[in-house]
Amino acid sequence: MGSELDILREYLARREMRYTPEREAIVREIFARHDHFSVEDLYLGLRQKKQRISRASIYRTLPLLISAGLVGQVFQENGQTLYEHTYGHEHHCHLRCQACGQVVEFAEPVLQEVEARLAQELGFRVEGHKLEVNGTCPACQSKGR
Amino acid sequence: MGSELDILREYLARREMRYTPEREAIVREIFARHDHFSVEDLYLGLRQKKQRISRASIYRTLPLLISAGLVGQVFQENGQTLYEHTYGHEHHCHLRCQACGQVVEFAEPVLQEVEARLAQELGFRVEGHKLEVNGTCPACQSKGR
DNA sequence: CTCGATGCAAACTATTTGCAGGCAC
DNA sequence: GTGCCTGCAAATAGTTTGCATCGAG
Repeated sequence: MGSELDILREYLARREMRYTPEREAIVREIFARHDHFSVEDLYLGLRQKKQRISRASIYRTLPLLISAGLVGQVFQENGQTLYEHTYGHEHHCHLRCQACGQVVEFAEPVLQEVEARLAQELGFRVEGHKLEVNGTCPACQSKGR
Repeated sequence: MGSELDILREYLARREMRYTPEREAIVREIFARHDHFSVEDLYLGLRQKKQRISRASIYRTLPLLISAGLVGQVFQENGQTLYEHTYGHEHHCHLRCQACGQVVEFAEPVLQEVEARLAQELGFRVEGHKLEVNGTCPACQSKGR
């Protein structure tokens, strides 16, 4: 426990940036969640815990966390960007029901090979991938959509 | 040639919607392009051809074209949503250079199998997928990024 | 003729940014 | 003490929407 804070600390130190209570609280909040979250979700979650952190700080902090490898951008939903914590989790892809919005995560090891092939054939240094599959879940199918 | 217009016509007819010059011009413009485009790109492209079509109409038309299977949403770039025409092209995935923004398209047949597996194992009806691979292209690697 | 579609401009909303004060180091 | 960080509020910018008018069917 707490290793995400260690990573944050190290990441900031390496760039001579400051380890502030706000940045720590944001990371704590993110890793206390187990869902896909928006900036607003974080803001309200922190607020409930009596942590008054401005949206601006959240917006300014997220890119740092992404570049530190703690957080990933998942997709857009209703005009909002959704994120997830990636540290400490195996990489996974998303299967989404277009009708009800439900998201199922699944592993897809084959994509490692795809990455390797692209790297070799095109000379790219590949940093990662994002696979999103869209469809209709069983429940929504029977409801007829 | 013109089959995208046929599809548009049929799609609109089936829903008792109108086949307007604006909708036709938008589809023509989209299929005259061979890149990823934003709403602004379309707007300016049409304007250059002396077609004064409002942004609002473009925003209102794109969802129709997506649901008609003519157009797909690719990804976000600088806060803008980018689209591509999908009709008449084999499905492909995108490999993107994070440094220069260049996008390389590639086919990935393995994903058909992934879709099939998900459909079988989870009972979803799968409609499609979007794979985006991120990395650094050879040129940007040598420039050191 | 009728109602859906368009253009315009105003409204919305997520995100970014300038600035004055605060605090990590 | 210095300069990065924060909160606030204002600015941005993409997208949506209300409404009067237009025109496809």
